[in-house]
Amino acid sequence: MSTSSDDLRSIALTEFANAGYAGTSLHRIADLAGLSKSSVLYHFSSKETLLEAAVAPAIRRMGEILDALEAESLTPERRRAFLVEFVDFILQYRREVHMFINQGPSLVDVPVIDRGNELVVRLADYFAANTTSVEEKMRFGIALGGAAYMLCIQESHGLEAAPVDETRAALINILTELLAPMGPSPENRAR
Amino acid sequence: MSTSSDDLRSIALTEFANAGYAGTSLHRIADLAGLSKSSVLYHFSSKETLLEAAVAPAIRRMGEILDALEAESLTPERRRAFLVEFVDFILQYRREVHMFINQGPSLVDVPVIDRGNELVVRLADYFAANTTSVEEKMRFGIALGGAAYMLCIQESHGLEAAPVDETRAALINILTELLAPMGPSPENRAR
DNA sequence: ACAGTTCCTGACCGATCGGTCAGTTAGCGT
DNA sequence: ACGCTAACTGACCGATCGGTCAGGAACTGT
Repeated sequence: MSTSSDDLRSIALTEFANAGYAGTSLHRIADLAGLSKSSVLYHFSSKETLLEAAVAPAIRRMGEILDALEAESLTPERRRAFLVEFVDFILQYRREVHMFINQGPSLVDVPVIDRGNELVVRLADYFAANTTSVEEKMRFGIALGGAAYMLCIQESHGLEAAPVDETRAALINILTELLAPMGPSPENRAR
Repeated sequence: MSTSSDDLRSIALTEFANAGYAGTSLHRIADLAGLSKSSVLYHFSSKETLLEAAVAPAIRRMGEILDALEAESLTPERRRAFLVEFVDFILQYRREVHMFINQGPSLVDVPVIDRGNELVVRLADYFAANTTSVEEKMRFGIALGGAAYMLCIQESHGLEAAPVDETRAALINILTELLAPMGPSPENRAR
């Protein structure tokens, strides 16, 4: 089957994440793929379609994770399950997450990006409803945002890449610790 | 004195942070300032000059913070002083930090951005030299990156803005906790 | 050998980009 | 009244952007 489409999707995703959607031309994507700009537009009818194809799988997966989170009550077990799912998610979809962190707000009115932004809002709303103090909300934002940002900058700045297993374990540890005080009982958050 | 230059700097900074440097045209900046594109180029000889003027103060301040950090040994007091300086820095220069997080790697060969990227590397190297395990390094990245990201997304997605004092206090608390295990003694990082 | 489909290409289009330049307006010192 | 300068503008430039279109090469089934 046509492997060109998949190549283009991957190349475009990398470039969109690193140089930005506006900063990446179809010509450049074509060059990196060893094709002409016309060929890119043969596989994807527009630049926006290419963007959509690039991030759609990640958005679908994130929707699943959120559905599972909202389906049950927030028990400690459920919270830990979400945490592991989230860490694996950003590990698997680094580039997509990178794109979203950087350009989600600026790429409004692109349908697939809007769907992704809605997911972010859903996630924020969910934890806003399950947290009380400002510090708790920020704790949550720093954990999730920081974890995602950490992986992005790590390959973006080309820093030393630790083994995936070790990275995964460290992430789960840190996030568990950061979000530990959060829970149904309101008095367990002592300063 | 000419307030137009300052207006343009501020407007450009906001747009660069939100829509990206490549995604912001001089025409749009001019419109937002109520001027013509030619007038923008009268005050700043090029788009790059405008970018430079916009982020220069933040980079200068960050350089000072790093100088102070590297001048002394990393005592607990020094670490806390750095932490407070860092929190105040990202609170004061939100938009610049936002720009850097998102587009620092993609805007290479712009001199002022390169200087900023060097600062990031300096900071990373410094803490890489003062940390041992992978988890410690990640803890550091999540803390600093997450704190910066949190403030960006908060005004970028237009979420509820907590009072500055409360935000500041919460940030300092969380970062202190996250970086607490780090220090000269190697055995204080128990799992 | 023929037609059909897939994949790909160069030439071309209008729009927009950053940037240049000649010229206009307004204020200020003399 | 005069000239000087700072602030600003519209017209224009080459380059590049995303996208269209007619057509060529390669592979298929018949």
